[in-house]
Amino acid sequence: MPIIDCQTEKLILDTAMRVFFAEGRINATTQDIADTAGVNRTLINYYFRSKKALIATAVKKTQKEFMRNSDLILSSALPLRVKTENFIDDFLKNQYKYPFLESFIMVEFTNQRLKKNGSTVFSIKQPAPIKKYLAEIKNEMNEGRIPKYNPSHFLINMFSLMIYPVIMKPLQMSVCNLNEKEYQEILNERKQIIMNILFPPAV
Amino acid sequence: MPIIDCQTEKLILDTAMRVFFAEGRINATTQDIADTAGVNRTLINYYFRSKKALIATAVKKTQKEFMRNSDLILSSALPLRVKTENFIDDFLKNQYKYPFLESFIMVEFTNQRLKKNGSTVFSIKQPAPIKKYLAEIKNEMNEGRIPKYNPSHFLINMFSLMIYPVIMKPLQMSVCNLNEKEYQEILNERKQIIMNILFPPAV
DNA sequence: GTCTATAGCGGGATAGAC
DNA sequence: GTCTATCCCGCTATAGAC
Repeated sequence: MPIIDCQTEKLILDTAMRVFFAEGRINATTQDIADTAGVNRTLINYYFRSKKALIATAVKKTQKEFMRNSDLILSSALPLRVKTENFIDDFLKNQYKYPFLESFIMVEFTNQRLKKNGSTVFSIKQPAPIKKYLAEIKNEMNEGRIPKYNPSHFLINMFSLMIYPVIMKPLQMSVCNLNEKEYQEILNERKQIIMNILFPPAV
Repeated sequence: MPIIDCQTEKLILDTAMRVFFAEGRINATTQDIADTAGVNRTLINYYFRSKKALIATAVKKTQKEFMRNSDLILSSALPLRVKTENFIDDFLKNQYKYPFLESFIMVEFTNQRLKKNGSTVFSIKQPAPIKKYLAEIKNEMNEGRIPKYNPSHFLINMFSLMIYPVIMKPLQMSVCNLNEKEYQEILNERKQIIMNILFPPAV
């Protein structure tokens, strides 16, 4: 009995996003999604045609959520340091909501790379705000306010330091011999650590 | 016609390591492994009982290769800075050989986390040399030679900066708008970049 | 729009001949 | 040790009734 029309599609999509990107059930089947959502499995095919299409839609929508604020932040006229701090803040908050998004994309990317029939679900290009941001980094380096090297390293360092500790959480907990609570405290300190690396206080 | 006795087992194992960790075919089937090795698929079951057991063996052997030198380096009496540089050198060299090992372990770890029957293929514990290394980091911080914070951040930063740029290579190439050659040059510069972050020149 | 039933395949594992 | 043949299961997708 469909009380609210067209709501099932949204329910399935939201459930898929939660299962894949929030809970990290990376190999979840369509049956798993359907059960979690409390709907019949065939409805997934009815609304999204195939599992692959569902995943593509879910990734797209989640990335859109991610970029909603970050694009504005990167395009703003704020000084680089403030802009970067805001960006990191926003990114970490999104990542807290979907901790497995990055690793999921990585796996899909790695798999798709090997297929002959290049059904490129992911065609990530350099977003325009990133280009602008890179130019600003270069400028800041030229003015001697941050150490000078290839600006790509700045981006790579930033993403490395934000993403790796989250996607490798179970491993790093073991390596550092920390429990859940202790590691969470570490994660809470990350923003400050990262800022100090990207903008060394002494220079 | 078995010319060399017991060589098939090694061939299968080496092929699995190559396919999984070097080529990154993370979802490769036993048939894929067998075809690549040029042997019959049933031989995998004959020698390794199951696919899962094959993977466990492959991971174990590869990790052992990884740790062969690094344990010696970390346990040595060298000063922290030299020791760290040697460790990074060794780790990056291994990672160049098996670029997908870390992401493979991450995925397996993530999946296994959800199973009820906790057949823990991976039971990574904090190795003794790491414990010693952490103590040395703390000591160096107390002497004011590197910035003072929770020593776990030092480890997390180091591994983040080494591993992320490799496992996320395709994505980062897109984000930074770099081609294969350009990104390779970036990777070659990583050691110096990482050392400057872990041991800031100015402080 | 939602269900049941079923097709179809791809993958892992085993039995048994050689 | 190595092969062929076969079994069985889990998963995706579709046909068709309601």
